[in-house]
Amino acid sequence: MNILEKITNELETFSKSERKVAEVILSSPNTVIHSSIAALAKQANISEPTVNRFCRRLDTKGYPDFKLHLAQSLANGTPYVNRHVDENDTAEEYTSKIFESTMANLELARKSLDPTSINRSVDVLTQANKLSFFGLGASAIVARDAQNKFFRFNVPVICFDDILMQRMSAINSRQGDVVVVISHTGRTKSLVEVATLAKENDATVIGITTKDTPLAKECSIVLSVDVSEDTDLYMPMASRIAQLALIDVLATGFTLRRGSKFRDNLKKVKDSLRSSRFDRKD
Amino acid sequence: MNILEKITNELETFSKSERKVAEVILSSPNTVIHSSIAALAKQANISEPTVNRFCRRLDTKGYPDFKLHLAQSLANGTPYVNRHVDENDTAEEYTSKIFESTMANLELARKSLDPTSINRSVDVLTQANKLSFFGLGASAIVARDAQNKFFRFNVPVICFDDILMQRMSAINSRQGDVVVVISHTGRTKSLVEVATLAKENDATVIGITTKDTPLAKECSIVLSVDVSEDTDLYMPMASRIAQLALIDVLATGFTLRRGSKFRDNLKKVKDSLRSSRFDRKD
DNA sequence: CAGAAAAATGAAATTTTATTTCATAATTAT
DNA sequence: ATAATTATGAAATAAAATTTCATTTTTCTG
Repeated sequence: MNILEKITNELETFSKSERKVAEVILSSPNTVIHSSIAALAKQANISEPTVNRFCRRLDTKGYPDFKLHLAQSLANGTPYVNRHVDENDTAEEYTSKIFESTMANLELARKSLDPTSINRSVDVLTQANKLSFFGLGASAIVARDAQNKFFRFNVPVICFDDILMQRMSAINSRQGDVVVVISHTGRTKSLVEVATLAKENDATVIGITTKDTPLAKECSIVLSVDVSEDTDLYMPMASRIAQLALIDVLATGFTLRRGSKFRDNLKKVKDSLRSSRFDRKD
Repeated sequence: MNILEKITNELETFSKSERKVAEVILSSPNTVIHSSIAALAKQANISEPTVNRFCRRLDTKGYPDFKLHLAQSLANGTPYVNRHVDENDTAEEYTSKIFESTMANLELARKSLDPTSINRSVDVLTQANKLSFFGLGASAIVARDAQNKFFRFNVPVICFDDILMQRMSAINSRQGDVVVVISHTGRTKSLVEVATLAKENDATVIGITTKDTPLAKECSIVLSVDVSEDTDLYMPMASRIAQLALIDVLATGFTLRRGSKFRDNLKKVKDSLRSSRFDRKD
């Protein structure tokens, strides 16, 4: 864990002198990494051994080791943390914040994914007779993106963002078909019903959703993507991006499973677009 | 600059003994940051002063300072690097690689974005009479996502992924309208034409594309998103995710510009979905 | 609220670590 | 081949960090 956050968190548990050190460190960490223990002690008006004890309390080997941790926190501490956009942020500030929280959430999502489930999903997808991707709202976009990827594999792919079409399609599914249902909340009634219908008709249902939700319960395989959605703006942001990254993972797994000959085919699909584009000069 | 890269770059200019140190450091930097100068000297089979001179050669104050730099390089250097998927990767490996390159590319994209252009785009978007988002293929998904976000702002938003509809819509545009054209390559003929048509009809054209492309030349404002797309799989991956993050940035800029009262309205839009969902138990 | 027990703190001593000095070895240029 | 230059390491010195231990402060108990 980031040592600066750790200091902040444990501030309450420190003794009076330790708190003095903590305050000096928090107020100008960049100075501290270039100070000796003597300089820091003087700055905080306490003795050198106190600084040393402070370092050990934070589970470091001593002062030099502490400085190392601090240096690392400063190097990547600020980025990739969920920072909230503020009313008075400049364009540069909110741009950075949004990109950084997106990255932080991708990191979170990656950690929450279970490789076994991914592997099983890829198994199932490669052997499917027909693939269907269903989502609504922001997840409809993810479903479309999945269609855009998987149709290149020369497999029948269906994608609907209309609940009636989804239902009819689910009812028409059969053994060997795979239905991927995408919903961040996992609570959208009509999508949960679609999952149930598909399952009742013997399709394999993969859910891209949060674990322990009504939707998750209806799925054969759950790919749970945890993100801490910033609800300040009441719009899905991180969740759909993490879902898209997961689609990339599934598509990649698919191509790897199919082997190298198969990949030549993908190149053909891409090359087919060439005439629709302006040439590059370089 | 990252000190590990610096060592690699200057490897040629080092003396025989210095190179020995460099090799030890490069082969296991994580061990080095926890070693004393004596331990490192022994490991490299050279003397302590040589290590010290090596450190100073790299513009650090001495060995401890060098370790600090090294620690910082390790903190933000290794992760989020574009690593390529390998034929024999396990599910866990390719999942990590894809998430990490996505993150690395978001970082790249963030750096390439120009805050001034973002600011101007937000200006233009908040003052628009009508917004249109056009894209094809993977970018069509980004356009749809933008529609999904901006329609919540109670502004007329159009989105087409049909080239004829796009053309007709562009021809019908007028001063005060904003047309956002999305294309990673910036070379898709029909989209460049749409941009030209919109411009000829006095709409403000914002291009989400790569700089110095035919599309970029037709735009009033260019939001250039640089990513190093992994072409191994012949599918758009990082580019569309970076574009989506940019849509988030624009939408956020929009809400910030409109002020806090406006945000209550967004909450209402979100709340309107409540009845379509299963309740949470917690 | 006294006074004992526990915890926190710092002065000084010690140890560890890093740096400088300087003599010697290796390399390069002439 | 040999002088000049550069690189290197042993030993000495300096700096920094840690330990020890006595003293102070705080907290608990009757």
